[in-house]
Amino acid sequence: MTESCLVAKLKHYVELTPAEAEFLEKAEAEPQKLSRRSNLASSGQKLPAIYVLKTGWLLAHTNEEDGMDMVAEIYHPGDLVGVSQLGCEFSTLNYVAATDAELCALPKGSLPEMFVAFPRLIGLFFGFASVERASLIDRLRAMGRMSARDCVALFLLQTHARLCLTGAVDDDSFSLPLSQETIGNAVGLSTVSVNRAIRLLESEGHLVREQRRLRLAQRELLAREVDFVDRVYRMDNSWLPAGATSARDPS
Amino acid sequence: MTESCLVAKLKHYVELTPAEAEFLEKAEAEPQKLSRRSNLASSGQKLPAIYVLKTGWLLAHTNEEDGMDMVAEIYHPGDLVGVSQLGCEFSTLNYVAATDAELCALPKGSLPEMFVAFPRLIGLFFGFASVERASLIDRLRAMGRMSARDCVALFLLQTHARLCLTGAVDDDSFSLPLSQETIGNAVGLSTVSVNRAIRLLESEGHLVREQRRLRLAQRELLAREVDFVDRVYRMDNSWLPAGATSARDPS
DNA sequence: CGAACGCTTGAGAGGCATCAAGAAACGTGG
DNA sequence: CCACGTTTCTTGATGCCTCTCAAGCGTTCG
Repeated sequence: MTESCLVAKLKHYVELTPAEAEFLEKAEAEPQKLSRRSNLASSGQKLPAIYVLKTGWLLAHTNEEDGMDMVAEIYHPGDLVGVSQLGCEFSTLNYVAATDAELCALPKGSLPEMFVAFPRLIGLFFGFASVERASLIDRLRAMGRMSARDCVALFLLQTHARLCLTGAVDDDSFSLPLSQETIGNAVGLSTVSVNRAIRLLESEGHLVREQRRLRLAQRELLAREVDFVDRVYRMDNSWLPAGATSARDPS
Repeated sequence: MTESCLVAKLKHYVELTPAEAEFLEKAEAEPQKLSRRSNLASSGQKLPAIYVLKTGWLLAHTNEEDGMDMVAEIYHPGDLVGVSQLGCEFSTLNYVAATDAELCALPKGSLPEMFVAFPRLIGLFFGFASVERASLIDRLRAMGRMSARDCVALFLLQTHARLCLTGAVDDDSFSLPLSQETIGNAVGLSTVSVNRAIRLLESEGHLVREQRRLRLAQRELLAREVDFVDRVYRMDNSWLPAGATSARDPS
């Protein structure tokens, strides 16, 4: 069995204990498949679990009458889906597969045990949530204060940084299975503006499109230009509890 | 001693055990004072704790060369400050008191014990983080897709809902100790646009300003108009572990 | 009482949305 | 393998919303 994406991502930050790794691998044993454009959950429904995304991309968007209104979150392999809905009885977002995808449920009901048996894993999940909040704030800054070009550039840099964690990047090049309309819904621009921004970045030599892949030809330079900060590569984990060496009996 | 704001807020969601309440009250025993405009932490510094804000308002903003650039978060009494920086070794935001304030530190170093002794409190903190992420997404939607008027209206509704939790609201009226410039930095508008939006809302009868207070005269109506969802009043807590009945020995 | 700060309003400019239409790529079924 | 429909990308033209700049006024605080 190939190693779970989530385990790979966690190992980027800490050395997992065998018990922790085993617990996660077991939880991820039976992925469910979701084909492109199909729904994991719709707004108003219950979201009875958080999910580990194993393969593919997933979007969470608000559902307005017509087309999709605003893409709130974009998930890549190894990400936890639905953490932002933990506190909500009913989902406020639509979860849709952007590509064919596989994911594994961690039912809400299993979390209490996890708190006791694997507190460090909960802590790591907490850490992810905190890092993602920081990234969300970066998106806010971009939408509020930056030009369309810089907005799109920042989006690409953020996506790049997140994909780096699971090794889906070669030489600053990665595949981006999102339409320009979807990108627009994520960064708050119209399709037309996204297109113009992309073409501008291309003409400036920042961006190279080759078949379905995309390369950031002057990534460092672009990052400085739009004040991009990589929030995911390093994470402070000094505050985490110790890893469980065995699943503790509930005695 | 008057009851801690945080305890009051938590009791809104669950019945705290005596051990949990005692732990929090003790942690909040020695508040530090912070006077208006003074810094709790600057960007680039370490943020060695998360803080419970006991009184006053606090802002977290990005620091651009000139004025403050973007207000990322606004904290009210009872809020946890700095949760979004847990995963960061160095703060990426400036924390500044918007009014005279008092806060209590929960050092990062004390979190591991808390994970073991009071897992439900950690879970509640996690829940807050998740709810706040959902609110952040609402802000994102507003900035990307809504008019200046609706943006400001949503901001006021969100602020109202959060203040309701700690009882700082009378008859839909509350005090807002923020300049229009600060509001602009929070919602991504210029001072001028904020002013025009406020005056517009006032002329429509949605907003009444009386000395330093502010009243949402047709709150329900306005809420429907801008698709406001109150994310803080209710929180799903079915996934929380059981409350500790006594501080467990680390044996 | 003066200075700093915040609020208010006007005028002008610019960037992005919207509308529209055509080209290219993709997928699907014959 | 080709034909067709759908989706996605691209580009131009127009208009509107918000930013910027600027000036005047009111309030607060030292």
